[in-house]
Amino acid sequence: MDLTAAELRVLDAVERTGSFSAAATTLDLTQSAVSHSVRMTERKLGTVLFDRGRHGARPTPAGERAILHGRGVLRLMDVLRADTRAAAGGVLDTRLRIAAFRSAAAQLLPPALTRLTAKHPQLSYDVSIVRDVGGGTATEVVEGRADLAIVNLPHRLPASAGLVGGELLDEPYVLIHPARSADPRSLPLIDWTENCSAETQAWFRTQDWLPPATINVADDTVLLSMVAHGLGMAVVPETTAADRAPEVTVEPLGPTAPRRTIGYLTTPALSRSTALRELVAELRGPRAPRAG
Amino acid sequence: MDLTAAELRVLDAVERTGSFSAAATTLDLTQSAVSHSVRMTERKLGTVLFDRGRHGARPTPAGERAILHGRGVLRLMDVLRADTRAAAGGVLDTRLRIAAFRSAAAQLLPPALTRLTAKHPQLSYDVSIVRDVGGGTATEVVEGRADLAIVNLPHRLPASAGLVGGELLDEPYVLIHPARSADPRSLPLIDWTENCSAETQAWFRTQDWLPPATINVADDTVLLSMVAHGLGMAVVPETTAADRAPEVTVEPLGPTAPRRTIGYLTTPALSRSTALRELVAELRGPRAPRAG
DNA sequence: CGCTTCCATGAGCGCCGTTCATGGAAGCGG
DNA sequence: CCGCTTCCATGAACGGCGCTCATGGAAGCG
Repeated sequence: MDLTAAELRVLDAVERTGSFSAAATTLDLTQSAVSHSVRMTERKLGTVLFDRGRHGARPTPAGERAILHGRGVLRLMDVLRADTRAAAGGVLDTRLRIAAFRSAAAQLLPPALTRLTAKHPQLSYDVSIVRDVGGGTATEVVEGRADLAIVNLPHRLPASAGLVGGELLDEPYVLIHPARSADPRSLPLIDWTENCSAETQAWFRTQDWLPPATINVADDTVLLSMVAHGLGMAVVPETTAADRAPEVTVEPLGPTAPRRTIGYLTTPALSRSTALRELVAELRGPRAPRAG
Repeated sequence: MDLTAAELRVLDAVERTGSFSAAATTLDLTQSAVSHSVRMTERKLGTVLFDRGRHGARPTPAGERAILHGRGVLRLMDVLRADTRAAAGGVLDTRLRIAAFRSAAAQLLPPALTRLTAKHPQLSYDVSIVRDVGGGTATEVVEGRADLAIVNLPHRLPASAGLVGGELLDEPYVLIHPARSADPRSLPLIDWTENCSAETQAWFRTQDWLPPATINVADDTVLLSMVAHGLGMAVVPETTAADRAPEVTVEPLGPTAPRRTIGYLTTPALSRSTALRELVAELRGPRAPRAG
């Protein structure tokens, strides 16, 4: 027998919340309905999907497979709905789930989403901020919790993940320092955890320039604020320096400057959906219209 | 509102059969049920999906999108079912739809499917034979009518198709000729339409050997039969020559022989399903265990 | 030993998708 | 022009599925 979309949403919610009752709350259902639903799904599949215990419900290995594929089914059904309506000349209405690291979310997304919303007022968004470490944003896409991941390129993922993507933005790093510093290069370097430290370190080495000391902060706005207060200088991507305070001076690093490239990853199925194509087009935006 | 799996199957059947009534027959439903179902689906999507006319029903552009994505949803739901059961230690039972060109279907599939069936008796197969011209077998996968396509590599497809694949078999061409011919190389060449003629032609040119005349046939078994009857010689892939008649002699072409490579293509979603992985493993089989 | 927080289960009910029966529209052949 | 056939549409009736409500059992916790 077929599983219904409602049943798949129940599986998803139970996994997310960790219990039947909490899932019921988020789905605006009774706990009883969730229990019945899971039980029915298990009967249809002939397999136990959750280990029920005192602390709620944990998916079995079989349950994890079901949840993972179920998210794919749900997403594809929404693509079907949105795409079909768009093909019929209707409005494009769907919810795009974007996983980005903080600086991209702050700098890249707002203008793109503004333009996209102007064009398609019925679009809505879930932007989740993910620390760009480990699998990072891409994991969100692989596990079906997001439709599009903003990543730093080059991105290394096992090929089996089967994601597709492209380039969005390629920009140089610039030097920022307090406005009234006589010799900015003698100031301590403030580094940024999510930065591609490896690249900037390599560049420093080519410059025979070893900064005196290194402060490490976890957030780029905190970093900007520190520079504004005269704590040191920093090497940051151009767009990060764009919305600087007046007390901060930006100095280009010339043609040999290290660069960072931001790209996106998504699943092939989603990459063909109208909404996601439009989103990627806007993300590429007026900045760097590149093929990809 | 959600579309149900039953509704998606109705869309698929209507497109395949070209009429509501015929779809009803293949689905073992009433014509009325099909009419109600399509109407309800259209209401849920807010869009007309089929143009009804005297000659049946043809999908609108919106309908085509819905049908295409619908096939993806249905396939993914079956992957969910089969994969979940397999993860729970149950048997692997699903239907694998394979699109292959004739010679691959005849030579590559039987041993692989034999071994796979021995391992998983509940698996079943739909093998469709597609002329390896134009989009060929890959189109079947792109349009959701097949799960795996057997292709000749290198394969050229628009990247937007978003398929993934790998190599299955790499083999040299060999020369076959009638057993009692004194000078096989003076015989007329019999060529084969689905053969990679370009490659063999190029090879002939490097050999400074221009065969006297060329017969062109559309089927490899007919070709073998012609050689057996003394009509000429041919250059064919090694496996094609494997099940030859006793009147046919095989002569290797040495290390510079032209080669052909057979590969597979599938969608990324399916490539992660247990059943398809097993099938690909068996297709690679004991012949050429390669990474890919 | 209550209290709380989990999940399970049975009864009842409404809606959705089915069949049955019927009707309308549009070629096709005398 | 008129049946005949072959399409799809529609309304009535019904059965099952998935929901809520009410209740019960199990297991930590102070």
